[in-house]
Amino acid sequence: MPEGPSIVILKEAVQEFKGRKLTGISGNSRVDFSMLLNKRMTALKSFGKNFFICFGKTAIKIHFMLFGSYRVNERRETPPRLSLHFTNGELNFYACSVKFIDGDLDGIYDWTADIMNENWNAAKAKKKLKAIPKTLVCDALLDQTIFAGVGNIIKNEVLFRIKVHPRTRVGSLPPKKLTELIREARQYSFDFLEWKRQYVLKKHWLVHTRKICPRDGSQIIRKHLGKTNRRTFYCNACQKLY
DNA sequence: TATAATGTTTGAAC
DNA sequence: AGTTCAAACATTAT
Repeated sequence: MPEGPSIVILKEAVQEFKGRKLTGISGNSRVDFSMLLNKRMTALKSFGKNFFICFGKTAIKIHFMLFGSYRVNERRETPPRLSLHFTNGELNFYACSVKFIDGDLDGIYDWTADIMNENWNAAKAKKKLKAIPKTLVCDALLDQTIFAGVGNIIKNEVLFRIKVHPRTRVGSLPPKKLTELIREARQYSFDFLEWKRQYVLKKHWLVHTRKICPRDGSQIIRKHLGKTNRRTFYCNACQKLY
């Protein structure tokens, strides 16, 4: 469920509840949300992999981690972490991290760091990357303070697209490649969004979980790399180590 | 059935 | 004091 584009899809899927009154709250979360009862939901927002259900200057923050899921006007068999009832339906969340945010989100989050946000700022990302030259590109792409919303699939696909070896250090990238990395992180995320909407995401994966390189037919390598130690798929032949 | 997977936080250990 | 790292959490398909 996690990466940024999937959260955008969720946001769109629950628009019908915007402006509606919260008439019921339940679930096995230990966080007390009773103060939100009978309040009107004012906005739905996302930052990277975080999803926010806003009630004025307060909000419920949902993060799906690896296994989280949700249902709109439907229920799974397992008990929900959080169930929100509105005047026109219900929204159920499972196996996710749930928190209460007190305060204006604009004061907490820099929306321009969100890869899916209309105000995404590539120049800021470049500046942040230049400050961490020793970091491996495979780790840098997963840094949520730089590329909020980028996850492991996007990481692997972006590096393949721009033909850069995951073990390359940020500071070793030629300027053109650095620019390309940032551009493709956003571009692929939007391609991901479209493919996910059409239920055809997996078939468009070029390296992620693949065995053979679609460019040159060589064996795709699968290793856990970097400080993040996430599984990384790459082609040694066509992805260059700078 | 055991394993691994679209992730992050926490707190111990160094 | 700053960093690094394993553990914890949680679900489901293969």
